[in-house]
Amino acid sequence: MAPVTRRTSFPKVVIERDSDSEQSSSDEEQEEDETLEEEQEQEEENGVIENAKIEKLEVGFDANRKGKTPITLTLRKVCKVCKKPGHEAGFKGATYIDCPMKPCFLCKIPGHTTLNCPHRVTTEHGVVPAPRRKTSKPLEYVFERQLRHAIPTIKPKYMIPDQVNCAVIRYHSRRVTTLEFHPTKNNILLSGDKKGQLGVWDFEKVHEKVVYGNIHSCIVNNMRFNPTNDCMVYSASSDGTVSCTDLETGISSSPMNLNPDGWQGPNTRKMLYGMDINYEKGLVLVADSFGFLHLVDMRSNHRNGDAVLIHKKGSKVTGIHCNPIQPDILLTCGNDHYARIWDMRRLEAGSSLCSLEHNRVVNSAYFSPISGNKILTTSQDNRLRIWDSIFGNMESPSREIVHSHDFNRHLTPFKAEWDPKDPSESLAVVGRYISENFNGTALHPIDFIDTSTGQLVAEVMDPNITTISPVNKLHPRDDILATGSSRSLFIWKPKERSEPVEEKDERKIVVCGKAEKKRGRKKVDNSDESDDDGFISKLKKPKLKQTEWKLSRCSKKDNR
DNA sequence: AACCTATGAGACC
DNA sequence: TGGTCTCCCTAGGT
Repeated sequence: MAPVTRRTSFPKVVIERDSDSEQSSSDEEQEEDETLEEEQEQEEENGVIENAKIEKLEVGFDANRKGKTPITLTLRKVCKVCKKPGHEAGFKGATYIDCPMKPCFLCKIPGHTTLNCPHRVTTEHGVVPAPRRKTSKPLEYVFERQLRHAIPTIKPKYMIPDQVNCAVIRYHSRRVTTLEFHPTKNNILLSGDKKGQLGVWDFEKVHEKVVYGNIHSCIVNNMRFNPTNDCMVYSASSDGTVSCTDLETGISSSPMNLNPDGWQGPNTRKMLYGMDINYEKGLVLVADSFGFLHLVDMRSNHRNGDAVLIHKKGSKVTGIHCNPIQPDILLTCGNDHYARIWDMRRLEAGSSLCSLEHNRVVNSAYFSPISGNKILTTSQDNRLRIWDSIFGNMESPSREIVHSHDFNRHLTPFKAEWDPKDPSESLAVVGRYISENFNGTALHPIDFIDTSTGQLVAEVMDPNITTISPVNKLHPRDDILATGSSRSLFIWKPKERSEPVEEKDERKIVVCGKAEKKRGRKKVDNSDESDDDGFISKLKKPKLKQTEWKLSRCSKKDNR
C-alpha cells in the first residue's frame, strides 16, 4: 500500500481564532505540525501506524464569518492515557497494552511497561530483599531467646484452594465488600455489600442462603462475630453505624450511630471502616473516616468513653486489628499513609508505640494470626510490606513485595490476608488487579504469596470468573478460600480434596438475579431446589483444560 | 454497541 | 487548608 502522509489523510478541523493571536497560534501550530510529522515518519519507519488507524474526519467552519482567519488542526488517533499520538493504550484482545509514556502500572517506576516489568517476570514477583540491619535492640534479643523457637521454621506443604467448588452468582445486588467465616459452623460464610446488605450462606448446602437488607444503608466495611455469642455479629458501615445483628432472625440494633441526624452532606458524614473486637475487655473497636477510634461495650451494647484521634485528623482509618496474643496491642492503618501500633491501656492521641510509614494509603494491616509477631500491610503503592518481628527494628519493613493491587474508586480496596492455618505464618492471599491473557480471556488471578520469600506460590483463577476479586478470606480451619468478586461469591477447595458434587467435575452454582439470562447461562428446571429470587444451574465445565490452568507452586527445596 | 455512572484519592493552586 | 479537576486493566445497566 502506498505510504500515506499525515497531511493528506488525517482529519482536519478548522476552528476560529482571534486575529490578534493568529500569528502566534499559527506558529505554534506549525511547530506542532512538524513534531507530528517527525513522529509520523518515525512511526511509518517502524510500521507502527497503518492506514486503517487513521480516522477520516473533515470539519469545516465558515472561514469568512466575522472576518476571522481560520486555522487548521489535524486530528489523529491518540493514546487515551497520555493523549499523545503514535501509540494506543488499552486492551488488544485480552492483553492490556500500557501507555509507554507513563510509569509502569505494576511497580510504578518509569522507563518500562507492565509487559516487561522485572517484577512481573521474576519468580519472586518483585520482592525487595530485607536490608541488613543490626539486631542489637534488647527486645529483639528477647525475641530471639524466648520466642523464636516457638515459630516453626519448616514450612508445611501449602494446600492451595485452587478449584471453584461452589458459588452464588449475583447473590448480592451490589459488589461484595467484606467476608467473614462463622467462628464455629464451618460451612457458614457471611458477606457484606456496598448497598449495606448482609448475606448468610451455607456453602455446603449451596442454595441455603439469606440476605438481610435493612441493616445498613450503605457499604458494610467490616464484620466481627461476638466472641461470647456466635449468633450475633457486629458490622461497621459507611452509614456511620455499628450494627449488632442476630443471624437467625436478621433483627439488628445499632449500639453506635455517628450520624444521628441522617444525611447532612458528604463533608460532615462520618463513615466507619476498620473494626475489631478486644475479647478480653469485651469491647468493639471501630474507627471512622475522620481519624478517630470509638469503643462499644459489648455487655451494655453502648458507646464506651470518648473518641480518640489515632490517625491524621480528617483522614480515614481503614483498618484495626487486635493482636491475637495480646489483644491490648492494636494495629491501625489509614489514609494518612501510616500503620500504627498502640497499647489500649494508655490510649490517647499521639501515644502510638510505633508508626510504620508507607508511600500511599494503607488499605490493611494485620498481625500474623498465631504469634501476632509479624505484620503484613497492603498499600496503594502496589506493595505488600512485611515486618518480621514487632520486637525488632520497625524502622523499615523486612520485605517489600511488588504486587498489582491498585486503587480504583469502583473496586473494594484490596487487602492481603494471612492464612490463619499456616504455622510458619508465611502464606498470604491477595487478589490481583492486572489481568493475564489466558487463552484469549483476560482473567484476574488470586495470588498466594509466601511472604517470607516474596515468592508467588500460586495464582488461582477460573475462566468463569472474569471480574476482579479484591475480597478474599481463608477459612480458619479448613483448606477453603472464599472470594467476593463483584456481586458473586465463590468457594475454592484444593483440587486434591474437592469432593465430587453429584457429577464429576461439575461445580454447584446458585445463580441469583436477572442479569444472568443476559449472559446466556442456561436456565434449568429447579422447582425443588430454587428459592424465590434465583435458580440453580450447573456451570459448564471449564473452557480450559485443567492442565492449562495456571498454577505454580514453589518447589520443596525452596522451603527451608 | 455505545454510552452512563457510582465514587475515592491525589495533584494543584 | 479547601475547592476543583483529573484519573490506566470496573461492572452493570440502559
